[in-house]
Amino acid sequence: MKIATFNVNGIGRRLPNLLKWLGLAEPDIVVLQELKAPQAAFPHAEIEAAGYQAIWHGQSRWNGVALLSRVGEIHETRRGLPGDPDDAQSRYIEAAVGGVLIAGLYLPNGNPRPGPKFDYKLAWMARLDAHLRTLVDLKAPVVVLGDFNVIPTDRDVYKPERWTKDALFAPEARAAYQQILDQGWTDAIRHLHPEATIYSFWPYWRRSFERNAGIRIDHVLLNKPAKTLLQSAEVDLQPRGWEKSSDHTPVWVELADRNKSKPLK
DNA sequence: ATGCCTCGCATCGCGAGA
Repeated sequence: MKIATFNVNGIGRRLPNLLKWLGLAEPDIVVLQELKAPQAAFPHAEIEAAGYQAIWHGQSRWNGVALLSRVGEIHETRRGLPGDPDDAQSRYIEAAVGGVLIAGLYLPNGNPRPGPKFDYKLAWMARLDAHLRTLVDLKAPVVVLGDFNVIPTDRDVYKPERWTKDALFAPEARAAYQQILDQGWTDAIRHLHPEATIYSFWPYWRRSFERNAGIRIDHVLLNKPAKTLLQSAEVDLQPRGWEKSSDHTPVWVELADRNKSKPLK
């Protein structure tokens, strides 16, 4: 089963690229971030025509997350992260699909730092930490993926020295991310490619993609049952080179089917 | 030290992203 994350930076603007990519990559389950569209503006018919069921949590102008499946029913378990009933930002969606629990997230950016946005980022990460603690030890495979807006290490950024004051590379954010990993989650990309230079985001300006001046902030985390099924984990560079590209590109993992005699679908 | 480029929403710039 191929499970992917893609920050599309505007579902309206990105729909042709998304549909093209779905056709080429044929992911079974996809989480999307930064829909930048209100709930009613999600292109449900086009997604369905491409062969995918979908659930989504929209928000006008900013944020917004979705979950797509072509391998059967989406059983939604949660939308919105627990721990703050006043938090109106659409950043988290969770569902059971094909025997796997999928958590799709769009973690706050947190710039400028210091400031209220950075405080919100750290508070959101604390809530995520608390919630993921309730998921990590499930017997079923759990995959937590999305735009984490955290550069984990020096290896995950083109010029570490240029990011020292940025919320994405802040010691507090990196420590909070590491604390989540320490619950027992595996960063799938780093597990299979421990030394490689791998990025998932390149700024639009200064030809940064052509120079590979990027950062790795889109992550796929696996609990132990999911890790035992892990076959591959890759960044799909192709969509970043297309016209009208998002500034992010998809990241995906391939998990073995647990029951080979009875393929999913 | 700052802006670069692009988005949605709305005008003829702004707030936000990372």
